[in-house]
Amino acid sequence: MPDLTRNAVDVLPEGRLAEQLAGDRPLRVKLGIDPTTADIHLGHTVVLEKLSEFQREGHTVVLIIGDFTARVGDPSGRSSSRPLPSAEEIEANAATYQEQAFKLLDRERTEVRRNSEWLRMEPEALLGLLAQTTVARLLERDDFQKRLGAGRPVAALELLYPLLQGYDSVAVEADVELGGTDQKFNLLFGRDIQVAYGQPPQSILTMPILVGTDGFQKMSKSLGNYVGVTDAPEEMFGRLMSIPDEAMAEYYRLLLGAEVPAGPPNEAKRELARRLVDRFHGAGAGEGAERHFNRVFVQHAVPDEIEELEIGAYVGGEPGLVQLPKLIGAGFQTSSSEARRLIKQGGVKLDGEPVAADLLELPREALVDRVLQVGKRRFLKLVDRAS
RNA sequence: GGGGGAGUGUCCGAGUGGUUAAAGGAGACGGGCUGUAAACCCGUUGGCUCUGCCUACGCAGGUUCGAAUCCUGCCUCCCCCA
Repeated sequence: MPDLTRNAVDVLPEGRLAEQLAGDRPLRVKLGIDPTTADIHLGHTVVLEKLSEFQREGHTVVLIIGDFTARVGDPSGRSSSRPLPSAEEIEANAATYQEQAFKLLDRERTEVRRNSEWLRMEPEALLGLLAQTTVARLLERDDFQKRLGAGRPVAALELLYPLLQGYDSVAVEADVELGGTDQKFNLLFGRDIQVAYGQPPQSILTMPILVGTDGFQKMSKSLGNYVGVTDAPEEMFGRLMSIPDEAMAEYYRLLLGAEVPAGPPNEAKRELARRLVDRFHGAGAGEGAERHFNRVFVQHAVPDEIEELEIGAYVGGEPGLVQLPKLIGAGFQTSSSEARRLIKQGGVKLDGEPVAADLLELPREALVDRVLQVGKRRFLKLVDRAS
């Protein structure tokens, strides 16, 4: 039997999980994810992967989509309150989260619940929940202490978060709850809440937080250093190749459960990227993404498939002349001032040839069927159906 | 309820009447180097019909030849006391 605590940071209380696993009953293993951003990223998958290990051992996974708690805001690891997503955003995200989670979990052995089911409770019931703890206990967590010490705000709503998450455990009768190390307080808090509601307390298991593609900050959507599980294969491959070598060991260990293979780092990183792309896009996808990568980044050539841009609409002032800044601005979602700068800096190419620094317009014949490139990795095929 | 403080560009953060589209840093972007790495070096970083024009320092007014900087009101936030 595989070691379910592999890679885990905390498994508490000491020895409890082993006892539970020794029992004859499948465990109910809980994970809550708040749908605060559009996509699940690789950082989330570290815990999801661990969940799937429990699943493979025959345990039941209870995946909680925190559509209610997303409106409260998890203070874990936060140095400031952040604006909460709107109800619409949460709903949209919630709808796609479980699909994304099923890229890793076995649908058959997963119970998906939304916590608005039970957290939309009567005021009476809420008071009952609030009665289970003290302000001192809620404030003792490190992130609050830091904020209070620094004179930063702590929203009253955030204070309630652990109570609500703990109540989730009551609602689903969790035996074990997983989370990142930043969740330790919330997870432990859930134990007390369960006891208060007459349930045996869950044990908790925390997993390391995956570092982002920048190699030093935690992976997070808002920091832009993430790899989303729904990212296109080429995008995913490219982002994975951009991680610093030093981060590779962690990626291998936490995402693949493996050691970095011996050999050149470049090959090891390619291997990592291929395997992860395969995981989320199906076998063979990694190789395809790698071919694209070689073409664009190694050979500095044009990729096989490029989106097309209709240039007819950008023919400006003088007949037949296309305003390049406008064209670039529209094609690459940038302002035309920005586009001018890019041209000036030699960052714009046509069929691989840099556009002269002072060239701002070209006849349309000089553009049709050519490839417009900005920087190293953004391409558009120019077409003109109108002519 | 009383007192004090703060709101500046993507973020952090200087700037207290005049070459201030606003120091500095981070991030991002472009170029170089490279294993598309990372680190490092150089450059750019409000918008536009771009040798000029427009918009910008919480919001709305006002004073002034001239305001992010002064005044008034409003909004938001933080701290301390009660």
